[in-house]
Amino acid sequence: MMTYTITTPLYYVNDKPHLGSLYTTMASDALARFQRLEGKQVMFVTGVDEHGQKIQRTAEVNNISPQQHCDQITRSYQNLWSRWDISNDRFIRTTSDRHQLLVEAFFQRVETSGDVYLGRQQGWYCVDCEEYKDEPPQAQSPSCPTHQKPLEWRDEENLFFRLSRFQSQIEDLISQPGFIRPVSRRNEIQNFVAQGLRDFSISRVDVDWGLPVPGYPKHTFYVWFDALVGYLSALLDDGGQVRLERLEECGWPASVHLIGKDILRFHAVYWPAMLISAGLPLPKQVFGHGFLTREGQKMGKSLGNVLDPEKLLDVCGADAIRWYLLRDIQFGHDGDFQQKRFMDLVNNDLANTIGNLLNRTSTMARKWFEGSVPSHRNEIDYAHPLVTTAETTITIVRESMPSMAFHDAAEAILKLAIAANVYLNETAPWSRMKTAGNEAEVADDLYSVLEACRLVGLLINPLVPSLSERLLNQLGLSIDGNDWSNSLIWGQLQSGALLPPSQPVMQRLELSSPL
RNA sequence: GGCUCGGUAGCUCAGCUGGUUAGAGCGUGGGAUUCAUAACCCCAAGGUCGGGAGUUCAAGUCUCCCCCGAGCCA
Repeated sequence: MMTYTITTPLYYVNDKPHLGSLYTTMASDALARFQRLEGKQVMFVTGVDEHGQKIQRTAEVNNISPQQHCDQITRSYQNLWSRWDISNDRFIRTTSDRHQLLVEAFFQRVETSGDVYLGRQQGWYCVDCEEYKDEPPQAQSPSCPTHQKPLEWRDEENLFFRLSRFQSQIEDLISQPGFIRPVSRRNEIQNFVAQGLRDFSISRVDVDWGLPVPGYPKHTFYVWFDALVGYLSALLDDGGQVRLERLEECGWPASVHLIGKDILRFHAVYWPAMLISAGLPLPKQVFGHGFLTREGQKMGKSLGNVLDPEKLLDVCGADAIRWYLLRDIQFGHDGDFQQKRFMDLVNNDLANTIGNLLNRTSTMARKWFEGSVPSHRNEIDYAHPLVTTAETTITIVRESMPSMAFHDAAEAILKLAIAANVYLNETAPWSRMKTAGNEAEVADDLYSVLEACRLVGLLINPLVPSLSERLLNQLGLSIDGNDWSNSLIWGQLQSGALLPPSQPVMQRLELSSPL
């Protein structure tokens, strides 16, 4: 079976994780979880990029060694992902020995292909971007437009990668409709490529904190060269030999590189060219999602308005945050975190619409049907409003999730829950139970609603796994990762099965102060 | 400066190739109900679709100009 490989960026360990990394990672996690349920053999890769001058300098400032610095930050990433219950299969560190071996092997291939040459580069350099800027040499103390920090004049010998040689191949690649997503971002990249690809440097001189380039004393690899190859190292990180030849049996090429829009160029242009040069297959897709702002403002240390993933988890819980970010923001677009709306949506959707639906139904079933799932007609009524709604919901979810339209999936699920609430209000079991003789019909109705709840619990699993579990537990069930398709068929809920005492599966959020 | 994408109800957005009274969710106001997490359900108000000109029997939907915002240009 073809492996479905999904990667997050290897996060740069300059500082502890922020909301942006969490956003990418949780979206990847949702996708990975969905694909696993669909029976795919998933390889979900994340990790950290631990090289570069910026790290070196940060460590110096903190009076520790770069390695100590990396260890610390990396640990905070690992802890965070584990606390958020991220289901990654791999976690790669670019300081690992195996990674170094692979980078060397990769470089050798590229060199053998004739795509590496020694050149001289001079210009204004931004250490934070790890990039030369186009400022004219005579510029007076220029600063980086994105980092607002002074640029440094560099004049050094670098190794160059012959990117220019791949002009037409890259053009062909990015003109493929599915390669860069969302499509709106494809234009930007096409635009960029159309201006003509220039060779770019892949080594630095006198940067100690980096991987040495074999055969070129004093040269270390450029962070991006190193970090991108990390995706490959991660796949080979199975205890087997570190050989490029093994890649295809280990899950390469990636089905999707899920990244933030800022690093699209590296993934959609540089990386494929490097891969072609090394004789390796290309990733199927690069998805650049948008950025998050907070109450309309950019988040940043200087503004003091960053949302801390740790705090979000402690105060709100993973389900609330995941739901809000995945359901309210079109994945691919920029999004704005608004606390009021966050609370409104979590309370409305999760606590009121979904949670309360299960709660009220379960309570009625327990009260009137010996604490268990009521019995139902044997034959399924395919015209039943909940059956038809469930069917379209399942279809939409299964179409939306693989293309990362999380908001569409979430909305569809919500509609099913709303339909079930409407159904309850229309059939009003509570009033019909007041007269004798209606038990069978009421049983049937409650069964349908409980069944809808079961499907909601299943479908919502990749988005909010923990809530999903609580929903299903409340029905006396749990998720069966191996039987997803079958379990989505209407009518699997067993009549007569005991229902646990009902308790709210989702607490309402009552935030009195800003997060 | 060049290119791209947006500007639609208080907020976030949907409106495919132009065609009946411009939609959804949230928020707000009202009603109904009691099974339920003061939850659920129903109803309502609210928009000269950024501005102007043009094409057309007909434009949020096409063309041109302008204003505002965002992004890309190693």
